[in-house]
Amino acid sequence: MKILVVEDNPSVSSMLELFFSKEGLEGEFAGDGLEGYRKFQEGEFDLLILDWMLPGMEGIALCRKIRETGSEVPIIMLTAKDSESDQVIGFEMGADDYVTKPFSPLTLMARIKAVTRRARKGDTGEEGIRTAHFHVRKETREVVKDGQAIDNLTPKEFDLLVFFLQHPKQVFSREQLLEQVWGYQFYGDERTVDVHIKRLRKKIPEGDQLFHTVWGVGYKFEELAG
Amino acid sequence: MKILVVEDNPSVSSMLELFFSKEGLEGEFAGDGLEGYRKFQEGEFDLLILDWMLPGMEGIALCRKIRETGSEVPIIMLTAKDSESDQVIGFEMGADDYVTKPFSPLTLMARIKAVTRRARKGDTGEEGIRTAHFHVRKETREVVKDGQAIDNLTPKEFDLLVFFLQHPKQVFSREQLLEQVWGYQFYGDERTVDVHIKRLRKKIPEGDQLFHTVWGVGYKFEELAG
DNA sequence: CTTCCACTACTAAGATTTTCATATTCCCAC
DNA sequence: GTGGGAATATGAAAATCTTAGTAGTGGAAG
Repeated sequence: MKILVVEDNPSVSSMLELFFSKEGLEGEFAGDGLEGYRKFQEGEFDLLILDWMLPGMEGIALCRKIRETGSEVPIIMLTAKDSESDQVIGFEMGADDYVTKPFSPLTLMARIKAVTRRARKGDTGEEGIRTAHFHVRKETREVVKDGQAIDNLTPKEFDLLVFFLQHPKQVFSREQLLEQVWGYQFYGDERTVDVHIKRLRKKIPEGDQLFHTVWGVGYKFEELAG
Repeated sequence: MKILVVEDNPSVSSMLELFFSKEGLEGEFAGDGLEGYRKFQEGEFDLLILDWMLPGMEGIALCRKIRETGSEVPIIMLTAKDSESDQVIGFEMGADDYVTKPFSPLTLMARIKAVTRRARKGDTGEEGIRTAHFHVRKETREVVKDGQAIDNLTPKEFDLLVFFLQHPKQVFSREQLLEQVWGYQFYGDERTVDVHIKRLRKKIPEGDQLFHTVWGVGYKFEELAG
């Protein structure tokens, strides 16, 4: 599970970092709102943890901004305040839950589980990813292209495809793809990406016309109208 | 839907009142345990929300008392505590779910939906679970597949089967299954799931075609037409 | 005491991912 | 155009990871 933490207090961040590694969670950290927003746009996260007060952009504003993009990613706010009026504001801005500082790792873990479980269950009524040609349900890991099921994708292939479907027309370097799809702790050969792209091109009908090589840069996914 | 809230903190009550009216739910409020019990006896509710600690009668005692009347109304406990031992006590007293304060309306709504959905299934579930091939009565723990009784399932096997029957086609990781079927507080070996899957595959005719391994992810249950 | 069940440990088999060597394509300067 | 250099495509072996299956332990129930 990939978590983005936007928090300017380094001691809180490092504590979370330690905690995540113990729990087997993958954490990405940003020190201010602008950086946080940028990282949010670039990566795909299962959960956001935002500090209420941040330099650059208030956490609460960042939260609203993220919701305005249509994202339904679970958001937990960290706050020193405990007044209910603040919480109401927070909820209206789209936060899913609150943790007041100082907090214990166990408390946070319980919230993380609660919030992500709700998201997983699809209580938000998520139907899956739909594009011109594709229909993907993450929960069942089903891929359908033009009415035809593609059921022989391996885990990495599936993840890579989903990432591209969710970021169409955008060019990604191999490094970025390794970061986003493989995870931050990948230190292998960048050619690995090439191989997976090749497999997707082969396994998906007309794959050559979907996965475009951007010479000298990386790859992009684009469905052509024709 | 009619909900009885027993909560002594007025600000929480008023927030819930506001929330209910927005969601189109009907709320009845009691400020202490005795009043709560009286209202419970007088009215007919689809759901009870009880604060853990109450003047007059502890929420936990109220919960037990209500269960002693034979009522199976869904109960959600509100608690500031977050320790697992408390939750265990709560579940033993008959609570259906927990929400720790402070909580978000969204979280609460998710729980309300989950709990009442469960209750509905249980209430109308005189017939049990029916699928293309299965017919399961939870109360008697009977399993019939294609007219043939399967009566040698162990408790865990039965639970696991029921869970899958209720979540067809969905892929679950071992971690998720342990959480959902075994319970929140399981920290054992994930391979345990494999063994139970294997047993179900063996004990249930054509089990191999029902329990699908999703490589690198987990398992899913799917009844295939072909 | 015996039986049954849940869980763990271990091994072999199998699938996937990565690496690597080689072929091919592409860009750019000439 | 053409050739050189760099980047990408491809195929296949190697390394890694995942699962199935079996057997056995311990504890609970009868």
